[in-house]
Amino acid sequence: MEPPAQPKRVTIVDVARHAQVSTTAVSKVLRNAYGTSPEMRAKVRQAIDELGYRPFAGARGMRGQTYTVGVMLPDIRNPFFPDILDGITDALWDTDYRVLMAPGRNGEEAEAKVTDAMIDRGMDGLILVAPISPRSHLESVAGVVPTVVVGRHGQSAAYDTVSDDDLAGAALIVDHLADLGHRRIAHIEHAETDPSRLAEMPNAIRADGYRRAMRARGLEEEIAVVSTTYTQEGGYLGAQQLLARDPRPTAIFAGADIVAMGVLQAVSEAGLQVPGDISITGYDNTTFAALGPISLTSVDQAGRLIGANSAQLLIARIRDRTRPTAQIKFSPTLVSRRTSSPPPS
Amino acid sequence: MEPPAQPKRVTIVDVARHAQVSTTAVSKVLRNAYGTSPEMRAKVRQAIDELGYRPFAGARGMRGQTYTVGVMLPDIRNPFFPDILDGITDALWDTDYRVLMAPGRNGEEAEAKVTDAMIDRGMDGLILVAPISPRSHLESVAGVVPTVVVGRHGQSAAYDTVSDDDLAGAALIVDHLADLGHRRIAHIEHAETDPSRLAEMPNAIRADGYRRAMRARGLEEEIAVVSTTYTQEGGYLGAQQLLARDPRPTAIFAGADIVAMGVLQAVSEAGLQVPGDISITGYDNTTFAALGPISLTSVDQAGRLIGANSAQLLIARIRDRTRPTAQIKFSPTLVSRRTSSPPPS
DNA sequence: GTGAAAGCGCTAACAT
DNA sequence: ATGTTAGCGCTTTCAC
Repeated sequence: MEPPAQPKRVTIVDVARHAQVSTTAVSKVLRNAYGTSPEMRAKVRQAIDELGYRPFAGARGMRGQTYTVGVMLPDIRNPFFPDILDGITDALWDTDYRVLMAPGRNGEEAEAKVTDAMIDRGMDGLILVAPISPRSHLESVAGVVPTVVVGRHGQSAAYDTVSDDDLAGAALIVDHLADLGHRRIAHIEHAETDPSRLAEMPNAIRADGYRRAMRARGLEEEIAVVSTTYTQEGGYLGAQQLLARDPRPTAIFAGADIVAMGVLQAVSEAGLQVPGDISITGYDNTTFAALGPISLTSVDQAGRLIGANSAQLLIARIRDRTRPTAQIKFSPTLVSRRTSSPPPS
Repeated sequence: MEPPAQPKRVTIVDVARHAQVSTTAVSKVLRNAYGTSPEMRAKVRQAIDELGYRPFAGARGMRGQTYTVGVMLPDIRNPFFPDILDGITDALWDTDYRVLMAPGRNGEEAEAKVTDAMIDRGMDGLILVAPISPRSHLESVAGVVPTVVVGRHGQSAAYDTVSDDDLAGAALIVDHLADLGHRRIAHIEHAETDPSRLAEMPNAIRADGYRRAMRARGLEEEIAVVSTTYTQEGGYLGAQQLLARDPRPTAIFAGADIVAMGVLQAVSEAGLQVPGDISITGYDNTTFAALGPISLTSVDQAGRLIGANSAQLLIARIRDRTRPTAQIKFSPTLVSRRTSSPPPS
């Protein structure tokens, strides 16, 4: 029944013999290296096709590259991250590079285990998306293998970065709500205690952006921040606190869409109408936000663009490890939906 | 500024020298192989710790294993699939195996590219989640590397399978709705034309399960199926068709939660109340379903369990390639939420 | 432009 | 129980 296990993998030696050339020649053709005549290339390519040869990355990695890029994502459930992964995968689809991903599981220890595993597996480069690891760990990883860090502000000489302007994104929300006539705009943030991350993590920047934007609109008196976590429950608990205040806010800016989900539930349980009694906004423009029954006003970070640019930076760094590091920042856009409207009069 | 690139990677030779033993000894300790005294093990372990040695998978893969398991997921945006990945990752977390994942991108060609890439990278085993590739491709992959196929019914001598009983799941929904008093229960399925997949793909089985359950309840006259796709748009369009019928159904069983999202939107646009005017159910019990404002009745497939069992089957097969293939099937459970209630009187 | 040969880090026969 | 040695499949000097 069982198909007889394939005889043996075709190797570069088989190709060389079949094409009547040396293995060196095959290797060179494979890598488009210098020193091959057009005739040789043709012969080798034909032999490769005829034999169905595919190079074995493990062996390649012992001397050269594995043509593999590792991506660490913190949380594939947040639909924003798959966008980034798609951007990376698309950008590399027609190259020899392949993308392999592992979940970072939101822990320093777990992240270290993942980055180690990727290094040990000979990845040519790493893209770390919104890592929570301390800077020192990121730099030591980047010292071993070309690395791009996505979604953390602050620059490093050791790795390139790609991020979205969270400061501007928070301002988009505050301005949108203030333009609608809101004054008592509250914010639910993800508590950040570690001082080194305070300056780099998106959540901290969003909270900072909220405060700045409020001041810029002359609403410093109305600044109201509740610290919970970027989870549905964090939103639920945060909203309960805010709704208990007197006067209660007319708008809640949740730091992430998933937080807004919890807020919506708390608001609904409190018997309030959205947006009639209170406006709600999220951040990330995830699939959640777009769902018909939800229709959440949110901030869109071009995830695919972020991913595509990360991939390009990484490939550039793999080619030239000494090039100066780059920091790419994208501007977010506001997506206005049904959960925001002028405040009750 | 830049931390000076690490001198050189520590190799098994360094460990051997430092521990005053042979490289063979180190290799054996690493693999818990036969023929090492406790003293030797202690010495080697200490040297490994002192030098911070970590084996290089590429080199290992040339002779033995890479201790890497590849997982292909069709769609990380469907929150059901991350559950499976978590189950796999958790099950292998405390072993030497590491899990690397790649998106299958819902295409035969893309899936082939991904499985090839994983084979070329020396994966010890593959877990293919809900692949759409034809059986022949799955079998040829399984002929090269130990493989577990998740979420496809039907057995093979070449690979193990783990799936959830979609026939039973569909019956759970139909019975739930019928028990509530519904008779005109409609179903939105994902169109399946390929005959070979008709018998294996979960979507086809769910539609079949719906028909069987309706007959079992004496509702064969009421069977109403619309074929679209398992997407939000598919749900939207499918629901529009169903709502235009006279008499219109009192309940819609969407084949997947994401489909139900589109249904909810269409129903809302038609000015109908859920569940007052019409009951809606999904399938997969995704994060969507649990969101406060959605609260969708759905079918839960224990994703983590499926993942954990896949991992165990795979490791067992890696250890013994000749063991007979196993087929594990789990029973789904109904999660009743606010979108289902008795029909309007 | 081309190829012979060394060697990457590890595992597995095969001694001892 | 321990060590010696020959590769695994590829890339990379370095001759020609």
